[in-house]
Amino acid sequence: MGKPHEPSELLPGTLELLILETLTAGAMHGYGIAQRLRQVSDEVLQVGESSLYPALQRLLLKGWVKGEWGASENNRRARFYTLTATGRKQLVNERQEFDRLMVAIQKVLNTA
Amino acid sequence: MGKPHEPSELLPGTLELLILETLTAGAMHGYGIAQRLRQVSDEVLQVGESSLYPALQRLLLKGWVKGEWGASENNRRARFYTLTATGRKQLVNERQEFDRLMVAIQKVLNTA
DNA sequence: CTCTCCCCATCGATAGACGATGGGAAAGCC
DNA sequence: GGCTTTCCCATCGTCTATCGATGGGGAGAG
Repeated sequence: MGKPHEPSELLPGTLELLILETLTAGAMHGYGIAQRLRQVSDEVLQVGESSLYPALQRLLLKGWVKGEWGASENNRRARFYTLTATGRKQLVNERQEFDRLMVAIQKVLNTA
Repeated sequence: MGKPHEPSELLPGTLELLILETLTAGAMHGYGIAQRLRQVSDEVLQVGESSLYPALQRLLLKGWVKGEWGASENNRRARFYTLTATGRKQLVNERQEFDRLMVAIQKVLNTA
């Protein structure tokens, strides 16, 4: 139970950003978000449910998304997540910060 | 002692890659590596010594760099780190993996 | 002598991702 | 009827990496 894990498939701290971005396409439930991330990234991003749901909880707590219970396309009970107004604002901030870091990192990688 | 920390200034897991890249410019001591990262990134990457030295230890353990004691430009005792042969090989792998993830993430950020 | 750089290093706390595991309901197959 | 697969939720325990604080020590300037 709880074995060591592989070198971290995902860049820690980026998951919330990816979720927020995904939700700009409209309301989605957790399972759907995971699927969409896999599809869009051509199977590269394999975000497990034990990473996804805690991240969604954090976003709920911060008030960046809201969740409402409903029925999925297949008539199953599901919680649909939507971006809030502050969520949209924060998404902009998060992207800027992410880009800032990426530019810095790319400078290092190219200067070498 | 050990207060909570800011949202992580650096992308966790990327530090080793940045160090390896930096060392392709030649042997360097820890302090110098930190300085160079700040300069090259235009002060964006502020890697503290408590992040840097543990990272260097890990790289030593993995045998990707070797360290040799010597004298710095200012005649101070310093440990100079150099890429090993396997270190160079691994650098290529790490970059590929990093790029793979970045491409995937960018797809998500652009598809939204 | 004191202060500021340089240069090393560790400890404790923290956050975040992961594997394993739990449940349950719908749909299809034998 | 059972059986398995797919969908959908969620938590617990473990681990890794980063960070702030803190320690020391030697060189050179004021």
